[in-house]
Amino acid sequence: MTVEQSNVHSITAPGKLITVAPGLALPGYSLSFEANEEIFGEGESANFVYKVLTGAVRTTHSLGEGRRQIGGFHLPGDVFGLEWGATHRCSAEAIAASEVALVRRSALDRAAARDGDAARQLWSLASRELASVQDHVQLLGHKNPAERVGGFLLKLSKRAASATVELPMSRGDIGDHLGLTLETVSRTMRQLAREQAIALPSARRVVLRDTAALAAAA
Amino acid sequence: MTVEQSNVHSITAPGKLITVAPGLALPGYSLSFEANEEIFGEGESANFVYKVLTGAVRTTHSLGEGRRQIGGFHLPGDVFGLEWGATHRCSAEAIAASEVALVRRSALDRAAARDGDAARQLWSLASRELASVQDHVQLLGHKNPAERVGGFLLKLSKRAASATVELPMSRGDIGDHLGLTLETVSRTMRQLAREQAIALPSARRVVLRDTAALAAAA
DNA sequence: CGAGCGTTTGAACAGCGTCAAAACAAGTGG
DNA sequence: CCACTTGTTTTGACGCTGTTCAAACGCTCG
Repeated sequence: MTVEQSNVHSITAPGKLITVAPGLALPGYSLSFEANEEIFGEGESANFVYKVLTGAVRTTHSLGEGRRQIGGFHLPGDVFGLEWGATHRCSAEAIAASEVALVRRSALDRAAARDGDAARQLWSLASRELASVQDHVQLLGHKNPAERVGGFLLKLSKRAASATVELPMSRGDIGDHLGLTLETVSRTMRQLAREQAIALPSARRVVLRDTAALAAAA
Repeated sequence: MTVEQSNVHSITAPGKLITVAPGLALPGYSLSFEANEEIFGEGESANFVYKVLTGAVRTTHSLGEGRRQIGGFHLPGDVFGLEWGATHRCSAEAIAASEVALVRRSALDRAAARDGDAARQLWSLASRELASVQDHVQLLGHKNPAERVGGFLLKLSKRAASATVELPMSRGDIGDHLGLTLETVSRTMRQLAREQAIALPSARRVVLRDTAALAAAA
C-alpha cells in the first residue's frame, strides 16, 4: 500500500518533520489506522519507513495453517518497517487505533548518503533491531512460559519506565510473540499474580511487584 | 583474545588478502584452532572480523544453568564475528579443527568510510544476518521437531549445493541450535530416515532423498 | 439489557524432556 | 592385533508441561 493509494485514510499532518533517529529529522506524512488494520503487507515494496505516534503496532510473519509469528510490538516513538532490501519481510498491523508517521525511504537513503552521522544513526537503529531479535531467539529457544512472560513484562516495564504497564495487545498476540498459546499466557500471568510477582488490576493492566522474581524467572 | 596474545596459535599466513565480501578484500591473519577451542568470548572487545577458511565454527550465547543457545553455524567462506558495537555479543568456538582468517575491524571501518561500495557490502552482510535470525525466530516459535530438523537439513543442503550433507556438529549442537534436546534430534532424524525423507549412511552424513517432504515438514 | 469479543478456568491428551542404559565409533597403549 | 578408554549416538521407559478442546465468565459497547 502506498500513500497515493490510501485514500481511505486521512492524512492528518502532511509535510511534518519526523524524527527517525536522534539528530535525524525528515519530512513525512502521518496516517491514522484503526484496530487490526493493515499498515503494510509482507512482500510489498518498502517505499516508506514508519514511526508510531500514538497507539501500538505489531509486525507479523505468516506461517500458513493459521500459524503466525509476531516479530515485535511497536509503541509510540518506535520506528518500524525499516528494510535493507526492496520489499517488506513482514506485515504490520495496528493493534489499537493508531497514528503512524511515514517517511519516504528515498529521502532516508539520500540523507544517509549525504550525512555520515545520519548513516551511523541508521546503522545503530538496525543493529539494535538485530540485538533485540537475537535476544528473542534465546527466549524462544530455551525458556519456559514463566520466563517468557516474565521477560516480556520486564521489557515492557523498562520501555515504559514504570512499574505499571498497559497492555495494548491481546493474550493471543502475546502468545504468538512468545511461542505459546493464549491459554498458557493467561494461566502464566495468573500464576505470576498468585505468586505476588505481579498484580492484575484488570486483564490489560499489569503492575510489577517483584521484578527480581520476574528476572529470576526470565 | 587478541592476535598479540595468541602465542599458542601458529599464524599460518600473515598478511594474506582476505575477501570479506564480494569486491572487498583486506589484509588479514590466519589462525588454526582445534576442536572445541574458543575463538572469541562473549563480551570481549570486537577488534577483528573472522572468516572460516576450513572446518566449522559455532557462535553461542550462554544462558546459565548449563543452557546455551547456538546462534548459528559457520562453514568455509562464511564471515562471523561482525559486530556493530565495541564488544562481541556471543562467543565463537571451533567445532572441528579449523583455519580462521582475521581482519582488523579498524581496517574494515576505514574501507567503509573511504569506499561507498564497501559500506554497502557490509550493510548487505549485516542485513543477511538479520534475515537469517528472523527466520530462526519463526522456526523456534511455532515449529515441531520434524519441521525444525527438516528445515535445518534443507538449509545445509542448499548451502552445500548438494543432496548429501556432512555434519560437522554433534546432535547436541544441533539441539542447542534448534531448541531441542539431543535425544529428540536423534529420534527425529531416525524417523525422517524411516519415512525415506533422508538416508543416514552414518551419523554425521545425511543424504536428502525427498526434499518436498522435508519442506512440507518445514 | 443483550450481543460479541477477550479472558479465564477445567479436563484430557500428546509430545517432548529427563533419566538411564546400551550400542557404536574412534583413538590409545599394550 | 586386541583390549581398553572415551565420547557420541541410539533406544527405551516414564513423567511433566504445554496444547487442545470445551465451557463459563466478564468486559465493553451498541
